[in-house]
Amino acid sequence: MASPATVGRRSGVDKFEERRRELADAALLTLADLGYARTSLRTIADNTEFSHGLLHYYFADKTELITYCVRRYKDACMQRYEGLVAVAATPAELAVACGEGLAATLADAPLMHRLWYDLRSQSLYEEAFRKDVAEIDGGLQDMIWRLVSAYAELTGAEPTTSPSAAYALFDGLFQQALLRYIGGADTALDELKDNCAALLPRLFV
Amino acid sequence: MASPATVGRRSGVDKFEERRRELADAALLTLADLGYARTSLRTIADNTEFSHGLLHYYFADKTELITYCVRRYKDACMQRYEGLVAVAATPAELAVACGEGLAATLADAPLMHRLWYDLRSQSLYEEAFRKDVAEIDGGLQDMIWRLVSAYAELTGAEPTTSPSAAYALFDGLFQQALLRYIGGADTALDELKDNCAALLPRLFV
DNA sequence: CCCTGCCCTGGACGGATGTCAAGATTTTCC
DNA sequence: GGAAAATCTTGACATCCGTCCAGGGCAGGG
Repeated sequence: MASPATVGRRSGVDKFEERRRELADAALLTLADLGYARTSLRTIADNTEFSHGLLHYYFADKTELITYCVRRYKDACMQRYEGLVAVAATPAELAVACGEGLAATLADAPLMHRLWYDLRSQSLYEEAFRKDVAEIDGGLQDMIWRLVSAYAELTGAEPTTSPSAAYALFDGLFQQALLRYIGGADTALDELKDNCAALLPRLFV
Repeated sequence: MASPATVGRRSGVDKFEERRRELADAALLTLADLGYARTSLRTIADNTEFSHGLLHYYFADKTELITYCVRRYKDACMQRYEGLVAVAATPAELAVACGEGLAATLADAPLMHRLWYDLRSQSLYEEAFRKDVAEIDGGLQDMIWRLVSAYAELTGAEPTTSPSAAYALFDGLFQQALLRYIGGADTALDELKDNCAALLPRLFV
């Protein structure tokens, strides 16, 4: 008999998927708290009202659970960033709004971003994560590129950078800010704002 | 009786330290192979000619071993980067040399750099690692800033970026290149070269 | 009413892990 | 050469891990 987690559901697919999401959300909270290396299935279950055995009813193994979590994180991530490019009248306004948006994103959920960088590192060791991580990275790159494109439209100039390079630069700033923010440096957010606002025009020289 | 690993050695301090370094180097190889989350003390010992018990003779616990490894990694790291700013006659030459230097560093030991980003992520969860990681980060920042300063000297212009922001930008490029390089993208190195060469002048506008 | 799926619990398993201690082996020193 | 100290091995410990499984409620339909 195949495990229920591996076979397609005949009926009540929605209920099944719903509980998977519920469990994955709890898993994400635990992961964000402890990090990938310190999170066990039992600890995850302790953060729910269910027992640890249930996790194997909804997920074939630990890898499938984590992978599902990563995908779920991605959905939430993309949704949040969708409205990041606020309406801005001038290039300078957009540059400031960009820095403030990223800083707000960081301050809003630093532990989730910490988890993201953890999982992205893990994907370099665990091949199973690589595909989903690459997808998220691609989505973030698109998000940044929409920002750059909006800036280009306001200035009338063409960006002199590839989308991937632009993303890498912003990501570098963001990750450093996260490192300092979690380390307790209270100037991290302001520095991130300034650095982002300063970076945007540089992509056009 | 206190554990030998916790008390100062009366004699043969050099021998003691020498073996610590030897064990730490073996541990670094294992860590680079498997990543922090999958590396156990027994696995480390298996990569040496010694038994697993010996690790607790030279290190109080796992955290002290990893911390020592991080410090040791730092030393090797700094030493390698010392000569990165090669002699260059023109700004353009330096920009190209910068990209080639970083690309060569990546290609030379990709697994070590993967480990670095893994450990830096872990430091966000394990407070014990934070100090050493911050020190390494500072050293890398200095290395990048020496590069920027050399470029400034050649052009006669003043950089318009803080040292930390410059480091964050280069680090973003480097990390993305590593991600792609390990993912199997054979264009990663060339893109890194180009992106670095393009970034350097941008720090002066 | 019982029967058949579905949902969930709780315990058990084999194995791995960090840590420790007791003893064997080697080195050092008088 | 022999005592003492340093070094190293071996085995054990408690604990935790992922996984699996036997079974208990609990629904709905015959």
